Amino acid sequence: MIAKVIVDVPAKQTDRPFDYKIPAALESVIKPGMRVVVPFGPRKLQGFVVEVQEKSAFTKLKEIVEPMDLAPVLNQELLSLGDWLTEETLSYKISAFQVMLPAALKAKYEKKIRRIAPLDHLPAKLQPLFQESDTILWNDAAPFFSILQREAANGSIEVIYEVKERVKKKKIKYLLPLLDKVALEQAKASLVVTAEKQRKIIDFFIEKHEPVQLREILSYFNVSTSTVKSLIKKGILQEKEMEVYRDPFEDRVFAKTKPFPLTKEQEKAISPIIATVEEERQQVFLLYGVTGSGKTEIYLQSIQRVLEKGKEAIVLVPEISLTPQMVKRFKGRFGDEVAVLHSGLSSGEKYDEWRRIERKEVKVVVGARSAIFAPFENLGIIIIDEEHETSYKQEDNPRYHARDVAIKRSQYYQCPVILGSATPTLETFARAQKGVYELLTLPNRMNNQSLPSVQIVDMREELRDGNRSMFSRALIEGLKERLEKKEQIVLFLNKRGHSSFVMCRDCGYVANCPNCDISLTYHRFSQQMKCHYCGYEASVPTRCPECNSEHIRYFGTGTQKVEEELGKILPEAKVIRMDVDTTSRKGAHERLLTEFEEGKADILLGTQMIAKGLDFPNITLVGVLSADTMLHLPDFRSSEKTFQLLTQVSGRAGRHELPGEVIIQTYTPEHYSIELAAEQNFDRFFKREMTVRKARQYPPYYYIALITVSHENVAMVASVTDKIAKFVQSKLSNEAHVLGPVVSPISRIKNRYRYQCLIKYKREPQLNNALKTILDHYQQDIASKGLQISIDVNPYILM
DNA sequence: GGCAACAATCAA
DNA sequence: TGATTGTTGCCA
Repeated sequence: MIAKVIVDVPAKQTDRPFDYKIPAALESVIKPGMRVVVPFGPRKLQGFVVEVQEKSAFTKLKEIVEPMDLAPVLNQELLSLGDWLTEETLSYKISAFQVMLPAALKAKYEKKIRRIAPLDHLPAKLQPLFQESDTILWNDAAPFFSILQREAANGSIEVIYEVKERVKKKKIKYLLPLLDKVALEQAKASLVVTAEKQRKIIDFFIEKHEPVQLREILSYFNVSTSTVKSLIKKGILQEKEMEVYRDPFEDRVFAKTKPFPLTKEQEKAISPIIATVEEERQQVFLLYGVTGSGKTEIYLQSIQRVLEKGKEAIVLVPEISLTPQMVKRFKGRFGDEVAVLHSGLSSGEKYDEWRRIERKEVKVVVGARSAIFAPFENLGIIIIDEEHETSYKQEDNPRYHARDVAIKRSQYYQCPVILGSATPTLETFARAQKGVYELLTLPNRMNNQSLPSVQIVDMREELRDGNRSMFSRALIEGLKERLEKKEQIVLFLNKRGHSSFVMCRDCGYVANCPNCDISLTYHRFSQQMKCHYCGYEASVPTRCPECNSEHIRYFGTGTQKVEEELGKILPEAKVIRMDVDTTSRKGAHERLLTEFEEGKADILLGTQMIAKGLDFPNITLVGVLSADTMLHLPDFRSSEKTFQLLTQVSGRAGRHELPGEVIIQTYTPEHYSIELAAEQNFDRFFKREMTVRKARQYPPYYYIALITVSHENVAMVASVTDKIAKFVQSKLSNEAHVLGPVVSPISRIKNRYRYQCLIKYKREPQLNNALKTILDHYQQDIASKGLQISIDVNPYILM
């Protein structure tokens, strides 16, 4: 029997199955979707079996070394989903398979050298290396490369390649009695008088005749391992290892919740969903509802119905809002049937959650983007909350969008997909209007709370009136008022492109990264300047390198700066700051939010991460410090993103009894995305933005694809990109437009120059082929000269 | 991706 | 001449 194997080498030439002979002993074992170890050239690699067949066109086949799994890790559906992903995103098969699995299943490779000849036969230089052991790591011997080469040739050493698993299954030691109760009594009696502790442990096991964790025994009786060891030695107890799942929510109790009665509007929205569940029909729904309109309850009750039918559910939420609050709602309703997958878990924890899914121990998965590949085999519904979130698009290969994968999987399982949002992407809303998706609307907040009142403050006027601080008078007024009333405030700072940088006040010099074309970010904590792209670090200069002035200092309005300013204006206010710096430690995010919820602070100050999911009754004021930082990014979606963000942030205020107020500070108050966000008027924003997109020929009127070329040599990048642009143009119809080549918005990263060209098109069946041809054509230069060509079909970020 | 085989270049 | 550095084709 022959196995067709995709080998773990992400390269054009190896992006096809290789045939291997299945050893007779493994014939009944090897199945499609299994990971195997195969010889490839002189090495051993991990590979995925994609097919098992009788014959091969090849004669000199090598054999599979061993399987890496007891059962396939990819089922038929996921295998073909992998093929589809490969086609859609122009990536390698191996990358597609690996993205569908937890990182823990990716192989680790070790290269070692083993001594064969006696130690004193080896060259003197090598001898000390083998002093300790017969096999050493290749890296430890690398300096002696040529000697090693010679010795390997004459057979006194050999190079061995090992394929290793990345994680170990977690095991816990248990103690259990080996004897029955009567025999235990006898054993106890035969102990020496002084063995008081041992006797107590035996008593315990007479009482409770079952395995107990070793750890618990040790702490409960306050004994050392030697006490236990001696009991084991006497044949009274036995130590056993049992595999356990790492449960990230261990020791946490989730209060059970019951389905809430639905409002009229919710009823109306949920019934078409339930109908498709019942009829087992594929359909995409856009659940368009303002913040606080009760979308989650619709998700929960739809899932309920799916579970009753014995099927499974996937719920995607943006990483950023995968907060304990969100998890609580799902765990509360479905208890142990829920697995949670997010980036805060260790790779071992992720793997364990994945295995609970694979073994059908759970029925619901709540997770970020990659949870869309949860290995369910009887999917009944897929829900994508906050559909417009950019985090659903993976920004490196395979550059997939979770929404597309969801729709693909729903077609296989004939089940509904629900896209939920208060501010859907224009693409999605346009499709809903055309009837491609079914539109479900929740126009009102639950309990008819009114939306918060929004005030736009023109910061130019503040400046004219002599207020040079970053807080407008209206905002300071609002802050003072809430502090007096003991109500809470959320201050939102859009950090993007406006983090602290170091600038000379005399000549305007800005400290830039020497490797990348962006300014360095100032970190007060370490007194260093850092590059966010390549990690370059330098200390802040005391004098300007350009004009030697001493007036060089950090600028911009990072959260730290705002915190300082707040401290000056309102010294009595307690502030919790949430940004990358304060939340990088595990669990910090949750801890800070809990503190705020418990009222330990008056003001929550933060970046993007506080825009979503917060639902605290005491928040009555939300302040946006500068609404327009995002508006001026070189991206056709900047208006849309600004609108979404402002609407989202505003939704944090007044979600309960107390009425909410929002203050938006801006330098461009007349911009429609700010005005309409203040009105919370998505429908008008949609119409307005659609006319812009139509005029400029952008999505949803056109599809786009972005080709980015990078290399250390500018001239090469420019000429390659130019040739590519011309080639693409020649392959497409007149309806398509190729823009560029132009220099990328970030013109250099890690010393590599970047050029791009943007393709706008409506229907181009030949496009994917043309793009593949480009990759084929430059394959040589990509492999040997370090040229990089990245192709993103339907990109989200144009940088 | 990474290896071996081969070619080119360099230090004496 | 051997030893290092660069280039290329291939892996079943």
